[in-house]
Order: sequence, then structure tokens, then C-alpha cells
Amino acid sequence: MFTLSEENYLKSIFHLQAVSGKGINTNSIAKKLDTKPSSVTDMIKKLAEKKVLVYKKYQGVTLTNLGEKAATSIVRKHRLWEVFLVDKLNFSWDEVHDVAEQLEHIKSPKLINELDAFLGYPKKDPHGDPIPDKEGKFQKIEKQLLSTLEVNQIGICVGVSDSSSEFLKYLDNNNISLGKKIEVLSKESFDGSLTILINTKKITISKKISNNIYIQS
Amino acid sequence: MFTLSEENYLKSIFHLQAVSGKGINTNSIAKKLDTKPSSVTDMIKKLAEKKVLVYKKYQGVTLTNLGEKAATSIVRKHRLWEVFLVDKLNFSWDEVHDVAEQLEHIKSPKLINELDAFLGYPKKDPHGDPIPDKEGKFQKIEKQLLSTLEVNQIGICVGVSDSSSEFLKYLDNNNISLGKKIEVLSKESFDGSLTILINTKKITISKKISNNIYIQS
DNA sequence: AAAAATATTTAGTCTTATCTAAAAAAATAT
DNA sequence: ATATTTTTTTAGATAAGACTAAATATTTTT
Repeated sequence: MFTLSEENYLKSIFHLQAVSGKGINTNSIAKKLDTKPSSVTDMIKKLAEKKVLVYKKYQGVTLTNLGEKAATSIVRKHRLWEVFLVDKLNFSWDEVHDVAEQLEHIKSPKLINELDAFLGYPKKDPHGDPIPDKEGKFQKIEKQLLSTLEVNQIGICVGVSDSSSEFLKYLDNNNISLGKKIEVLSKESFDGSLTILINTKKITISKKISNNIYIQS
Repeated sequence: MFTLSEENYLKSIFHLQAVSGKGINTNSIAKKLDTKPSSVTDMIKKLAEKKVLVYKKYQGVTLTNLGEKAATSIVRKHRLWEVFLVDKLNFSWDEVHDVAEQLEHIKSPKLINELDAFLGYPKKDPHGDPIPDKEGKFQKIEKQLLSTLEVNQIGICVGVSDSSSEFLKYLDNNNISLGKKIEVLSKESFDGSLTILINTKKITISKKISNNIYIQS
């Protein structure tokens, strides 16, 4: 079993690994967890002893199979709780994160499997991210950034890369949510901003926004 | 806000106070929390500084209004989660306690109030204990121990005083649960054991058992 | 390839919550 | 009323997890 702090490190390293692919360095972990590099060094030594990751001085870390399994289980819990909050308790998608961060650490295999069943074995969380099954398996959803679409192409919103409450509120205000059809009407080559059609309405969004919305085309 | 450990102390003191009425001494808190008296002394000093209880050396502690409010909120969360686990996730009443002990520490006012609504504002948890409302108010359910009933008297099972998994399993095996009608057929004066009628079946239970079942007559 | 900048680790400190052992106070028994 | 027992508190230690500051590695720049 892992402590709350250990679980948070595992999860962060798992997410960093999913993006970058290779060995994860001390500084990026520190930034992700909002802590100091020296604290990270201490903790990864401890986690290396527990065989959940491989650590060589000055070379960053890589999760072992054991570590990936542990991290996946935390992600599964986080995302199932998010579905619960949105589907059953009237949370909006920008309110779920902080609470799910707490709930993901509850220890009870029965709890999480029953919750999964109760929710009807959902495949995606409210941000469009896939939920690992009991065995830790989940499909990568092939998705691309909205910013990569060309003029006149159409996509379905399937996720976001930034889950900050601020960004999600922006999306809500503009009626952008999972499953919505988005058509690119024009693209400004100077700053990369897009004019898109959504809900029969034309809006213009900055490159920064289109870089944080995933679509499937 | 309180740490996990502080919350556990508050809850334990609250429960001890509910039974004994008066000032709670160091040893009883230590026993309840399965810790050492010296640790209790440390913690109650800290809690006294936070104004949730009054502490005078060698004289035990009493919760302040603030402390009672905090404790009640934890009890509310614990009991609502128990209802959730039993009503929605197919837990049996002997499985809920450990998980609820974890869930009661999740911090989110919205979460607990939405959960309350989702469950239909239940008044009692699966062991028959009352659930405080948003304002912390709850009625004491007038109840008496089954062992105090006389021969030929009838009562309805409304709660248990021992929530150990062992005891609850015993009750399950004998088909004793909340709301069941129990009639005392005879009482053995030598050891206090009772022969009772439940579900049209006659069974004999020891004094130890009848001392842990609450009934309303 | 040396100098400068950046990243990482070590060493030592702090806080929280716990413990043991010993001292002090209170309660109980003689 | 004194002695004994029990309860409570103090003092000092420990472990987890974080921090600061200083020391090393590594990378990048020139």
C-alpha cells in the first residue's frame, strides 16, 4: 500500500510519462506537484526502494510495471469519481477536479468496482479522458488538437488538455462541451486564431484556446 | 480546517461525550483511538488552542460549541456515506464502517449536500443512528436496550450499539435487522439470556447480545 | 574545451503525529 | 493520614514529508 503522498507522485509521473514518453526528470515532477526538486529526490529514492520506479542519479525516473499498475488504479478511481460527481451529484465539469483528487485516495476495491457498475461502466470521464477498467486496460482515444484542423474541416470535441476551472468555465460560457460538432470557418494566419461554427453560432477563439481542445475528425 | 487526525479526535470525543455526558478523560480517548495517553495529551492541547474544546490539566476535556459543530459535521458525512454504500453500492451493513471512516474526511460542502439530496435526505444510517442535517440538528431516537424488555413485551429493532463486523454478521445470520419486530418469550434469570420471537422463529440469545441491540417499544 | 547556466543531489532543519520512559498529580485503599 | 495504585503529564526520540542552502553533475554557450 502507498501513502497519499506516494500516490500523488505516482500519478504525476504517470501523466508526465504519458505525454513525453521517456524518462521523467526531477524538475518536471517538482513543477507538477508544486514542490521542490530536493523533496522530489527524497521521494523517488523511497519509491525506487518500493520497486515502483527505476531511478538513476541525475537521469530521471521511469515507472516499472508495478508502478504503472498502481498509477493506473489511481487514475481509474479519479475518473470514475468524476463521472459520479457530474452524472449523479450535479457537479459541473469545472467543479469536479479538487474533490476527485481527494476521493481517488480512498482504499477499497469493492467500493470502486461497485461504483463502476453503478455508473454503468463508463468509458470516458467528463473531460473525455478514458477510464481504465478493472485490469487497468484502456484505449487511447485518437484525438488531435483543434488547432491542427484546416479551414472547412469538421471535428467532434472529445476532450481538453487543460482542466483548470478557469478554462472549463470559458468553455461553458461559449457552449463548448464533449460531443459538440465544431466546424472551422476560417483561420487567421497572423496569430492562429480560428473562427468556428458551434451550435449554429460563429465564434472566434485564440490559438491558446484551440491548443487546449481535443477533437476527433 | 482540521487535519485527519484532529478530525478523528473530535469525533471520538463527541461520541464519548454523547454516552457519558460529562468531561472526557485522557485514558478513554486513548482507548477509543487505540493510541497512548501521552499522544492524547499532546493533541488535546493543540485542539484547545484551536478553541474546539476546553482543557484543564488532569481534568479531561469538553467540546465547545465550535467543536461540537465540527464533530457533528463529520458524523453527518460518515452516516450519509454509509447510506450511500448500502443503498446504492450493495454493501452490507457490516462492510460499511471502514470505508465510511475514510470517506468522512473528504472536504467539500457541495459534495455532502448533493449526496444528501441524491439519497433523499435520509434520517437514519444503516445501523439506525440519526443523521444530522445541514445545520447539525438531529433528533435523539428514544431507544432502549433489548435486555431491558420484560417477558411478553414487544419491540422494534432500531439500532445497535456495537458496530463490529463480527457482531453485525451474527445479526445477519440470525435475520435480525433494523425494523424487525422482536417479542421476548422468556428470560433466564441465571444468566440473563432471552428467548425471543423474530420472523416467526424462536431463538435464544445471550445477555451480551441483548445488551447490544436497541429497540423501540 | 573552458566558462556559464541549469539541473540535481546532499546535508541539515522543521512540523506533525506518534512513541517510550519517567515524573507528577489524583484517586483509592489501608 | 499515609501508602499504594492509577491517571495524566512531561521530556526526549522517531518517522514521514517537506524545506533551505550549499555542493555536485550535467548541459549549453561561447
